[in-house]
Amino acid sequence: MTEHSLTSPAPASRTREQLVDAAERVLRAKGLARATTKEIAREAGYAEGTLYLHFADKLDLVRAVHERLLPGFIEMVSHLPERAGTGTVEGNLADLARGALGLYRDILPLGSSLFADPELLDRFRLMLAERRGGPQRAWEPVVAYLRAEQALGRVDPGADPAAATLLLLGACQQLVFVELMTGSEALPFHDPPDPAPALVATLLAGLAPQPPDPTGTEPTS
Amino acid sequence: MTEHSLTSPAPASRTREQLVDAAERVLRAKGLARATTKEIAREAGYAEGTLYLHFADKLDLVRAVHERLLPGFIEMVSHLPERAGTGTVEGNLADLARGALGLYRDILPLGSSLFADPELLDRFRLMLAERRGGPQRAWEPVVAYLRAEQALGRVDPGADPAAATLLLLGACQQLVFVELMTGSEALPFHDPPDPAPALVATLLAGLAPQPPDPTGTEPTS
Amino acid sequence: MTEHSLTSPAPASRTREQLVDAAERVLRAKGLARATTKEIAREAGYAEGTLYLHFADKLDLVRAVHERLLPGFIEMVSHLPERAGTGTVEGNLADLARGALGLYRDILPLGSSLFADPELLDRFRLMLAERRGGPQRAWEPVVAYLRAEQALGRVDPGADPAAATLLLLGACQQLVFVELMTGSEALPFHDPPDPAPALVATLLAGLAPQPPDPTGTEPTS
Amino acid sequence: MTEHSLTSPAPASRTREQLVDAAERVLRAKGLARATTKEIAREAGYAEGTLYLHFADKLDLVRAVHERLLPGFIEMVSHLPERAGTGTVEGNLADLARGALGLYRDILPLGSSLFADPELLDRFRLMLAERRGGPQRAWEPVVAYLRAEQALGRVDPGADPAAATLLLLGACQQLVFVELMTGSEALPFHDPPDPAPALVATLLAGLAPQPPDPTGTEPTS
DNA sequence: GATGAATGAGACTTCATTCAT
DNA sequence: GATGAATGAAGTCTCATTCAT
Repeated sequence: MTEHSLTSPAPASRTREQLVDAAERVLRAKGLARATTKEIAREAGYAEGTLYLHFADKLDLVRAVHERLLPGFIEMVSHLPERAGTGTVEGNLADLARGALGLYRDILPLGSSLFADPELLDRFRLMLAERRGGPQRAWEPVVAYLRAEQALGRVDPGADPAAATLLLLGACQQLVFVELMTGSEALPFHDPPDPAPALVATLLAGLAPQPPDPTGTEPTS
Repeated sequence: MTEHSLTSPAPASRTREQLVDAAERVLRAKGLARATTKEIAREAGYAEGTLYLHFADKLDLVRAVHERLLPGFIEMVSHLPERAGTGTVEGNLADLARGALGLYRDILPLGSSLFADPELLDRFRLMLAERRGGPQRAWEPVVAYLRAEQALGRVDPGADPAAATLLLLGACQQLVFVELMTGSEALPFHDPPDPAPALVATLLAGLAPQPPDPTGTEPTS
Repeated sequence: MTEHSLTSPAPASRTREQLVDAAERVLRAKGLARATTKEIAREAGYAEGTLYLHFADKLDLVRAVHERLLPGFIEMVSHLPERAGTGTVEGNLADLARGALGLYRDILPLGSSLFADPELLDRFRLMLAERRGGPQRAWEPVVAYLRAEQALGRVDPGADPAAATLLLLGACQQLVFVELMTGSEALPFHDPPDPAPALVATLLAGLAPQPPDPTGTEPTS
Repeated sequence: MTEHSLTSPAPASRTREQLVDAAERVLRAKGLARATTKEIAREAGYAEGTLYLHFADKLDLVRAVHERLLPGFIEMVSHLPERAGTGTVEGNLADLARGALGLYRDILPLGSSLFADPELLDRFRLMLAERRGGPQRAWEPVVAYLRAEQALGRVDPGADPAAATLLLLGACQQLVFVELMTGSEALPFHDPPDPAPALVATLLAGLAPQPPDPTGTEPTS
């Protein structure tokens, strides 16, 4: 008989994967509050009872969906450090920002609904504890990239990489958050539609008034 | 039976307010998924049926809770522009960041659960459309403040106030988001516990390497 | 909101009574294993949900049925002590035996099914603990009756009233138990159909060989 | 697939025996209402499907458990008649009572749960019909023993062996029944803990007042 | 306006049973 | 014979909503 831990990773089976896939589709389409086990099972092409052969309960399946979101996120930023010294800092960070915007658009609706159910959030945290690292893992490659650029002299050695990372990723997340809340209407950055360059430029230049520049070069705004 | 519009503001009555108060408490405590009309009514000290004298349905009551969150948020930043030219820019923005952190900690769990139910999100958007402005309204005073400081020469005139606003508020929101998701363990900025100064300093100074400084003054990191 | 203790007596309402009545009918007809909440509700003429306004869960309703069986049983024997000194001991005990047979036929199928579910049995015991007294309460009036007859000289003063009570009631219960198990076919005492006189006579006379009788009277067999 | 009669004895195989053993253990531990095929199979060390190679359905397996209870019971009393004329009647009957108490404690919880499912009871009766004799078979050796003692003059020739048997075994069954129902607290005969002597003494002496005894010997109470 | 018993659809979950391997 | 994943009917229970008082 298969017993299910509420958090530890069950052995991946074909059926299990299909159920998690189906659950993700239904969660995206209907939201946590309206995703039923019946519909998930139907979407997966299995009987409702089959769900309980692979998951302890509905929340365990939902958690499995959330569990899969993290690696995708971390994956996106994991190759960033290798780009240190290549291209331009501005270009690399803009790519990061564009990637983050895309990922947040994909992930935020699902991730946010964790907060709709404390029990689900608890299980999610339990899983994070076992995995040793949650969403903040995505910061690390960015921080590493900035440190590398600092070593290369392309980023100010006095800058705070962690703060800079949070500023940039946070801006992306908030932009998506507000887009999703409002249905994307009438946001700033809508024209031009790509907010990445402005965010990166501002982050690079800073807000402080520029000292008189003896070389005559102006920072791009 | 009184008919209720699903979005337009019903006349505020004492009972209605008590119900919204109770709903907010229950939503905070149990989450959208586990907040029942029975418990909300009990928390408010009314019978379950009373709820339907004041709201079209449960979602209408939940929406009323969300509706009340916005003004509080906007209120916080609304006095910021008046501070232009007073204190230091760094201090003013740090105050803003601290206020934003506090508000996000308060609001994010509730606000995020909008995404758990598309129908609720739809109604929320409908309400925003009538109110002409959602969460992005909070950006406006910050942008106005930065513009004023630009006029005063305390912020670089080439800076992008909207981008800067998004960077700063976004960083605060993401920090809280991750705090809430992980249960606050092991975040950066935990030491020192106040992330505001580092964020503001980084935003002011920017990441770009400083040009050779003829005056010999160094930017604070 | 009405909360339900699992054992304490809820206030008797009309609906509640009807539900317990219906539950008893269904339990008798279908047995514990096949009595469904749906059928009980239908039998009572209420919706299924109504059941849960009056009982914590299905087992709570079943327990309420069992709870009602006890008083009926005790009631039957409660007037026995008053009969001491009236009629004949033999007649009084035969009446008791006939009553016990009837009651056991009525109660045993329901009472026995307590053993089919340990959780139900636990709750039943909890209820007994609060009521201070279970089935053994039925013995007391019989013991009291026998003591009174001892005082009157119609029962041997050296006899053990508790043992005698258990012998007589036990015989009745076992007879019914076997009747029910076998479907009443081919039991002793089927002819004559009333087992009471033989049981009472045997209990009164005892099995020990009669001592040589100087008076010449023979004990009735 | 092998077809199974619902009642006729299937050929005993090692696996079949293990399954019945496991079923009995689970039935004792969880009760009929909570004994699942999954747990029985696991307890037996077989897969769930195996159960259906040896039994028509779950009830057939349960019936097989009940079927095995009878022989054990009858076995206990079967040697009683041989003891006629040996030891004392009192001692022999006390031994019987003690054995019966033990057996009832063992069997009653399982046997009683027959009443929780009419379908199960029906199949049990069907089986009894084929076996020509159910629980009442246990009476026969006791009756035979008493008849033998009557022939030996150690039991009153006018006594009714069947009634006496029912009185004694019934008392034992009822005592156990109430013990099980109440969880053994506060029964009579708890002190002294062995109820057998009092029951036997009472059964032997009878309740009727003793006639004046010319020999001067008193019956033991 | 307020009540709260009643509703009943529907949610989650269990579990006896089957069948391809 | 044995397996165990899959089934799907059926069960218990919840909860937003109604309505007579």
